[in-house]
Order: sequence, then structure tokens, then C-alpha cells
Amino acid sequence: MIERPRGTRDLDPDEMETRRKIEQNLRDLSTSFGYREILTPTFEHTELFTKKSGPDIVNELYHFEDKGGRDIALRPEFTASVIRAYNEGMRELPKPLKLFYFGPSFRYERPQSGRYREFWQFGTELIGPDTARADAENIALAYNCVKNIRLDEFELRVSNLKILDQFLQENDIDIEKRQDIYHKIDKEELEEVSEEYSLGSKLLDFLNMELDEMSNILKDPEPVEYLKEVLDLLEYYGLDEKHLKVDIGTVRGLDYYKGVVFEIDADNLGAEKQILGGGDYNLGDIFGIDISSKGFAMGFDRSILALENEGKLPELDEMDCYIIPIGEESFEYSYEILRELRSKNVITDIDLMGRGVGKALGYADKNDFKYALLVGGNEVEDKSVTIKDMHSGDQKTIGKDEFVREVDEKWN
RNA sequence: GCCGUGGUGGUGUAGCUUGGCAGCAUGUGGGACUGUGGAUCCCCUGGCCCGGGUUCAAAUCCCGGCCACGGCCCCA
Repeated sequence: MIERPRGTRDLDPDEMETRRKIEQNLRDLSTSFGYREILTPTFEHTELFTKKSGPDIVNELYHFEDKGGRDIALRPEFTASVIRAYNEGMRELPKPLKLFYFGPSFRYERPQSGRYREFWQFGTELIGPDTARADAENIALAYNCVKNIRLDEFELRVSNLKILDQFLQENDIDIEKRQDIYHKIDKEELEEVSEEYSLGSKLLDFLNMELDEMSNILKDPEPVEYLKEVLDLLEYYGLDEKHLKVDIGTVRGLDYYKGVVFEIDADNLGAEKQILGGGDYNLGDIFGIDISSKGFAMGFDRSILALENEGKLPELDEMDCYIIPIGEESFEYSYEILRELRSKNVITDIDLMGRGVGKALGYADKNDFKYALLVGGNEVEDKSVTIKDMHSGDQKTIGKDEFVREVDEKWN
């Protein structure tokens, strides 16, 4: 038997409805922030991703040689593609350029809870302005994305990489070791870093300081002041303080992140609990341009898992009308009703199996129809329809035209 | 890639230790029921993840693979 490939999923109608609703939330919210959707190809030249993230990530890619001998990779994320697309055809667009995207990405990793080989990402890019207000706008949208889908147990950690850079520089640590150090900090191996670079307790102490203290200690407090400015600006957006945390140990291990960075964790997830990450970076190097971009990517599947764990998945819609023709002589009239209702965008279905009224009602019940419409000889006779409210069980017979008018007024 | 646990009708499970007729529940379809659902009763449908080995005999024991789950590595 052929089964689905490792790390992939089939999404059933209930799941799809849930996902579409949450997706719609994110689209509407981003649109309200002035962002507009773009879509890039599902596959790119492998080089795009290796240039962005280093040669080692080839191991994590789905890639192959196509019939023309090109080295092609399924996108492991959108950021590189978006910047590529920007460079290739959107450079002349006015700044700030605000873009969002949504779609599947692919990584060849070992699947586990909340991690699939085909997974969905929602994300944004804010291209052009390199200002504290742009950083704040970026963070505010990220926060609201999580908030808007009604997730409640999450933590947004914010940092400015330049603060740690400054600290390391002032402690005479070669900036080339930055990546190694940040990587270890990310893994919370603080003691190893302190030991390896002879920092004693300085690093740990520093990370535990309030921003004002950091500012006093550093010879150049500008990075701290910048972060404070961003935080002040965030107050304009009405973020709930309880979700917000300044954590200078929040690092995103990659070279192209430069300034303010942030991550969001969902507390109720297991090992894979980060649902969103982003910040300020410059990918222009790949294309020989200098362009600032601030964005974030949100793990759609993980976010839904977190929502599910909180019991906050949106409710599924009901269907409207299920028509039950009683006897073939009522077919013509039944289909007339069906056509009229459907033309008014009422979600209407009709029994296709010739089932008895009892079984047909059972079907309507299991499929969450609001109303069952019984249409037999009597109804055909006087151009009426018998409507059964599937919740209350109440039932009445009214003229067909009256019913259609009523439904039209109520639902449209 | 590494460590661990597991895989029996569509779904959930019993059976596995001690090899010997694969059982139950639920769901789907049909009937009781061609004018009234969420109920009841009946019938049908449908399964031992795959491959190899041991054995008279394997769902059961052994080996390999695949897949899922928990964790590690990684996490753009």
C-alpha cells in the first residue's frame, strides 16, 4: 500500500476549515497593517539558500538536479525568496515596502511534534526603512498575529544583537567568534562561553541586568538606547506587558541578523515550542545591494497545535439547508428549491441516495445542518416547504417563496 | 544522523509474556422505516505496517526496513 511520505500530512475538511479561518485572521490583520501579499516559487536555485544560510544547510534541504542540470531546492523558508524577488522585480517600488506571504515550505529533518517536512509558514517583510519605528511596527505585527488568532499563553522575547556585540567588543573578544558565542548562548551554554573566553561571571551578570544598568556599564550605550526607544514605541501599539520580555540572550544564530531580534514561544508546546522568530537583517549581500529589511516568520502548524492545546480552535461553521425529497414525484420541485437557495449563496445540499426520511435526517444531523427541508407530495401540491430546525426540532410548513425571502433576508 | 517507545478493520482497542479459529466497540453502507434525526435492534463491509527467518504452525519469537510518537542534533 502506498502511504504518505514521511513528515507529511493529509488535512481533512475539519482541519482545513480551521486552518483557513486562522489563515484569514493573519491575512486580514497584516492587510490592516498595510502589508500586501506576495508569492514566490515553491522551488529556487539551491544556491539562493546556501548563500543565505551557509553550505551546511544543504543537508536540510529537499534538493535535486532537474532535467536541465540545474541544482534546485524546495524552499526551506520564504525570506531568501522574497529578497530575491524584491531584487529581481520590485526595487523601484516606493519604500517602505510591506509584504506578507503564506505557503508551504520544506525541510529534510527528522519529524517530531510540531515539526514536519512539509510545513506552512506565514511571514512578513518590511523593506526599506531602518528606523526604530520600523522595528516597532514589525514587532507589533508579530505580537498581534499571535494575539489575533486568540493564543494566550505565549512569551515575546526581544533583544538587540548590537548590545551583545558591544559587550563582547568591550571585553576584547574577537568579533569573529560572535557566531560561535551566540550559538552557545542560544543553547543556554552560558558557563561554557564564560569559561572559554575567560569572562568569569561578567556575561551572566550582564545578561541579568536591567537595560539602564547595561547602558551605564557600556562605553557606547547607543545599542541599549535604541532598544529602549523601540520598547517605548511599542507602547503606542497597546501590547500587553505580560507577554513581553526583554532578553538580551535572545539571539538568532545567523550572521545576517544585525539589530533588533525577537522570538515568540508557546508555553504549552514541547521541544519545538518556538512559533515565531524575526528581526532586523540585511540580505543585500547576496545580490550586491544594500537594503534593510525587518520581518518575521511564523510557524503556522505549530501555532495551530498551540491553539489546540489551549482549546482555542475556532468553531466550525454549520451548513444551512438539507433538502429531503420524499418520493421521486417531488424531485423536480425539490431541485427548484435547491437552485434558488444555492443562487442566494445559502449552503444547501440535497439527498442523493434516496434514503428514507429518518436516515436522511440522521445525515443532516451528523453534518451540522441548521435546517432540514422536507419536500413531499403535500409540499409540491401547495408550493410550500416543511422546515425542521435541527437544533430545536421545531417544524413548520410555509410557502416556498416566503421561505426563500426569509432566508435571503436573514443570511445575506 | 543518534537514543527510546510503539504499529491489529476507517477510528479506538483485546489477543503478544506462555506460538494453535483474530475478538470487542465505534464508524461507513443496508434493513426494521417511501413523511420525521441525535435512540434501539438486525445484517453487510472491513484488519494483524512491509520483507525475510525460526517452526508442523507466527498477530505472537528473531532480524532488517518503513512509519508514528517522546527526546537529542539541527532549527534559516
